[in-house]
Amino acid sequence: MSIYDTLNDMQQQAVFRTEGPLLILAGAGSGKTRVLTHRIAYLIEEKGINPWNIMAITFTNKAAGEMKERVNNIVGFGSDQIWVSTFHSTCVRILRRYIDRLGYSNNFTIYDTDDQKSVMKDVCKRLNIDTKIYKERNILSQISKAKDEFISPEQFAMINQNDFSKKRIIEAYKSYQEQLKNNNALDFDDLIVKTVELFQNNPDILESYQDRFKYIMVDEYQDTNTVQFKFISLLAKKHRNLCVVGDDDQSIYKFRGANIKNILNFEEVFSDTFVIKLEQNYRSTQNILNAANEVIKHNTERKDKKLWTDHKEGDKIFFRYLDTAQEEAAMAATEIKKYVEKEGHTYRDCACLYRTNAQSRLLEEVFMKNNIPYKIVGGINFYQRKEIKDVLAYLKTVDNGMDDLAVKRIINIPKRGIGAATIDKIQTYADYNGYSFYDSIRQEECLNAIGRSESKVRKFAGFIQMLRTKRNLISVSELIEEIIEDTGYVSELRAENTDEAEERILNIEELISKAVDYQEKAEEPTLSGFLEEVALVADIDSLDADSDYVVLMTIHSAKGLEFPNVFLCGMEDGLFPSYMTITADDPLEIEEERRLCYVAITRAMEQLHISCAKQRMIRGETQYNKMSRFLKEIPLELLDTGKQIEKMEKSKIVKPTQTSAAKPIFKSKAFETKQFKVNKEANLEYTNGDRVKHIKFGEGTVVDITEGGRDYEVTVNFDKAGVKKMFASFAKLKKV
DNA sequence: CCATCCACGTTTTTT
DNA sequence: ACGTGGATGG
Repeated sequence: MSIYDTLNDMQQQAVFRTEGPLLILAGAGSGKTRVLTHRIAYLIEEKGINPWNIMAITFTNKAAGEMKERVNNIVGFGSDQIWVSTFHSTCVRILRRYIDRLGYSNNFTIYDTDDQKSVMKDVCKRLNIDTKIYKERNILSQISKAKDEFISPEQFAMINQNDFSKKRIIEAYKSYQEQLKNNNALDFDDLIVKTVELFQNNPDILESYQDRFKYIMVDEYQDTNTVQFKFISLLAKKHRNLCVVGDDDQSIYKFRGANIKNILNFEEVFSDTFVIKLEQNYRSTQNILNAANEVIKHNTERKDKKLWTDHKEGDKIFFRYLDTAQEEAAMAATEIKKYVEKEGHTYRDCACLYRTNAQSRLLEEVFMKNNIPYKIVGGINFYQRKEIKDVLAYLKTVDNGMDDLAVKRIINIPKRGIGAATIDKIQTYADYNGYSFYDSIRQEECLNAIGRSESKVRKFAGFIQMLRTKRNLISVSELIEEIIEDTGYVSELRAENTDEAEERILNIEELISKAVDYQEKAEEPTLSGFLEEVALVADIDSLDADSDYVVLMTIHSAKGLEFPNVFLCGMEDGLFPSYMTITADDPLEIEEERRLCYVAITRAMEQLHISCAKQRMIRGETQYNKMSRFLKEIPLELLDTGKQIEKMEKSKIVKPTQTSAAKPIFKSKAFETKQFKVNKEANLEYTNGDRVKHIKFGEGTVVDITEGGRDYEVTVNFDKAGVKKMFASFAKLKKV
């Protein structure tokens, strides 16, 4: 009896066929992750392949982490030698080593969407592009599309030379790339594009990686775009042991350039491809699977396959059509409470899925009122929050003086009296002399031209230089401490004395913990390393399985996950499928939405709740929507529509009123489980004289506790760090 | 140089 | 409904 005996025939075939190109069409819940992990184990243990020679690409860092862990559990040793990560992380790793061959410096920064927008804004200003006609977002999305297809600015210009409407876009693309290069920065798309360029221009580097990665596996293959495909085909070209796993029915990232043709045409590119279909579903009940099959059946563009299961029929799909979105949210809360309290399940068994991030608001509100622990994934990413970006901009400035964007962001934060006029002067000097922004303010010539704020700029430059001299002597977390202390960033927030400011302080504390965490985990912690890790995390990566909360997220975020009990909310025409796709000329857009619906349904293992509302506020406007056309594709006999029974139950659930729903409660924070948020702890577990432990400062003795407003202020004399004053609610002190 | 106010558009999804 | 960005006045 070997570990492979637990796999079905098809799965075994997929595991044992290690040589040559292999396309695994794996339906939802057909155990593809299991196949991949076992395949890696098989390569190592049975075929004697060196773990060093294996690469696996996943869609999220979380998936990568899980795969590593699972492989680690079946393989005795060496699993840390395997490269398991996302396309983006993989490429960063390669570029950190070799990007100097493309004329960038190896400590390049990675720009997120906001950064891209700032650069584009600047580009438009320089080129006199009227952003009323050409929106930054729009230009960027055209550029991104080009990059997804591996089209350089030059090629883009050539292709569109006769298209007058593209003239400005062509200029913008060119200038945007130049700007990024000047800043020694890459955007998300560049990470892949530049790696492919690197391979194409440097056969020696390509060959060294080809020889290293003799076995390559790609998960969620249906969501790869053209450059990504180019990247893996280059890598796999020599040894041709490329295994891709995907499901055309779950392709939901076309808007991001994912090329469904990659899956439909894989066999053409790799002519001797062996195809395996995994059609047995191990996840869902018969009813849920039937519903999913019925819905997806309506798509025309798909490879034929039929998912089946030997699971029992299971409960019918719970369906309710509520009057208002508030009632819908309350219904979900009621059902979740019942499920957990009466039926003995846990909160983490439940997930609420929706089409748009905005829908999380109502759910959040009801859950908060009813003390249901929950966690919102997505929306505003932790690393996109203002205070976090500010601190990171400091770190980036210290790390890479060429990142003009970062420098400009923080040169006047907190207020130093360096305004737009001064910044313009410096920028002019920088442009004229070909210096970076930061280098300019270190030039006497430039400083002398500034005028009134000269001394302030000098002081700022001095401050950064001081941090630079320290960067190799102290850890990242200490560096952050230093920055927020010297700039007075946190004390300024504290002085504001508002809930929001307190929240921001908490976020900064959180960032410090992440830095500490990074220092402990990384083999060789560096500032660049930390910034990189931070740039590539998705919200979903922070989900942890140990805590007990309901997860709220978009269907997109839910890809690859499964839950015993799924609540699919807002199934209304105009919302899901979205208004955009209903009115689009291209009928294939509806098909993508339908695939999304298919993904949503197939996340459910045991129970599926679907709901919609007649009335809903969208963008401050009350809308009246019909029930989703996708719902009508589910046969009625699979549904439990409740009829009148439900009305008899007097619900004890507090639901938000129309007015309270309009009021924002808290800014949504992706990283916290709100139910347990305590502003002021009734009883601290320590008192004067007690020994306590702090995450960063280590152990110390409590010297003083004073009651201050919403919180206790605790003074601790730390053995190593000295005396510190801090608020009890976020100091996370533990009595020892 | 900075704070405040108003107008606008934004939202479909994200590494 | 919300945040952003531009204009205005101190």
